[in-house]
Amino acid sequence: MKEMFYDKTSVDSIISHAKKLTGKTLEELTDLPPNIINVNNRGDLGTLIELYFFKHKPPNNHNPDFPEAGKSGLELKTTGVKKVNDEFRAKERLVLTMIDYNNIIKENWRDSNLLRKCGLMLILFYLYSKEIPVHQRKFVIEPLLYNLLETDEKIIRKDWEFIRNKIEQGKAHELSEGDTLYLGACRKGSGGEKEKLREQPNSTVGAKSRAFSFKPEYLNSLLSSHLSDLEPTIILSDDITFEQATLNKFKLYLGKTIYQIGQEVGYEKVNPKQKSYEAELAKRIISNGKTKVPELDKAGIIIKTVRLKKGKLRESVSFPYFKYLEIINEDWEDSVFFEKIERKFLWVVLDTNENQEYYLKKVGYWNMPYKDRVEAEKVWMETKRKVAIDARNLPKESESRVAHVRPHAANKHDTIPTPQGTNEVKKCFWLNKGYIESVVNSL
DNA sequence: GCATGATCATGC
DNA sequence: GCATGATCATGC
Repeated sequence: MKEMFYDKTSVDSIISHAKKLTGKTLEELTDLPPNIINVNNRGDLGTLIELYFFKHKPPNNHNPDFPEAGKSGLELKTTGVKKVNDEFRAKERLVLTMIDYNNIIKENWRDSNLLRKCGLMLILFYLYSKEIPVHQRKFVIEPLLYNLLETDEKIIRKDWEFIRNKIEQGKAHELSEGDTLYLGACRKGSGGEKEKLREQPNSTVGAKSRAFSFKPEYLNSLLSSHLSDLEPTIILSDDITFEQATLNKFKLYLGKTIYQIGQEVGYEKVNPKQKSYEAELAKRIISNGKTKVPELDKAGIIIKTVRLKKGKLRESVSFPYFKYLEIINEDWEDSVFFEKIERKFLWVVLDTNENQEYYLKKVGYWNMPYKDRVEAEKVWMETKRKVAIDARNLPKESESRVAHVRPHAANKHDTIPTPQGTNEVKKCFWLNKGYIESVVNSL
């Protein structure tokens, strides 16, 4: 096993040690005793992580797991996530610490047991699967450092006070998760008829044991903001540009057929009629299997996939439909089409091989030269002029080198109103296939 | 063969 | 529920 050192008194050191887990399993990183490996699904993964990965025995009291870390200690939490519609979601609530009915009524928020133990937490996320033994479950997300006083304290404090006050009123047995927003008082204990009820203050009624927890929805919101902040899909360094970094993502797939790529990124075409399949593939290539590319979104880059056949572009390139009633009052520079063609494009070019299968031929960045934007402006101006007179008759592909207007709707019944008082099928601006063909061929 | 009109599944 | 990213289907 690799030697791994970290400093139990340093939060940073514990975090960087924890990061070594990302993308790995406990089994890959440690030598586990045979009795653990042999017994499937036994043991709490959090405990195993502390014992065998951190080589640390947490104190058995109300202190955080690492009491000496930083100013007030660090609590380590290990929790499961699952993948739903391509997104990571919490498998269940995150249990924080047991509620001591007799003690909590003596506490204030600031000196509470909850804040002392869980004020600073490092949360580790593994991909849950019932079939996979705990030591073989992969930590799929970077650890999340959570500071309770800096994150949603107001709401959590209110939740805590509500629970505390209910207990003080002798209603511990009436606690319910629905009482509160983020912090819940969840059931924790053996359950069933044999469960020994706990004493509670100011009442003779026994109460089931409960723990503070983060509700699953709250955990999900933490998870998604953590992922959008912290998971760059495009890694930049000093000697590589943004453009190169994205193009490098495609390098692995150049020359491969759509079918092969689909298998490799885990997104296969089920329905042959799906028209956006290659576009979805491109997003997954660039984002390592996800569907969003925040870096491209932030930069306003438009990805377009196009198919060639014998060097010819198969289709023109569409944009969102415009509204007849709006375009007549717009200026060119405020229009959606202007805003789109000013952007940087990432062209993903497919061509057919000898078996007539599409394969990834090349990828390249481009933005529209000024003179072509002037030409697009002419088409737009002409469209605006014609919509006001007769919205049925708009600039055709044969009328401009660069762009034209054509339907972009679900079907011919998918219409919107025109200035003439009629309804016309939705249309959009298209970049001519002949024009884009020359663009793509010059990449 | 190409321009034009029509349409489709998918993801948010 | 509908916009989106596209391709399909025709008719000249």
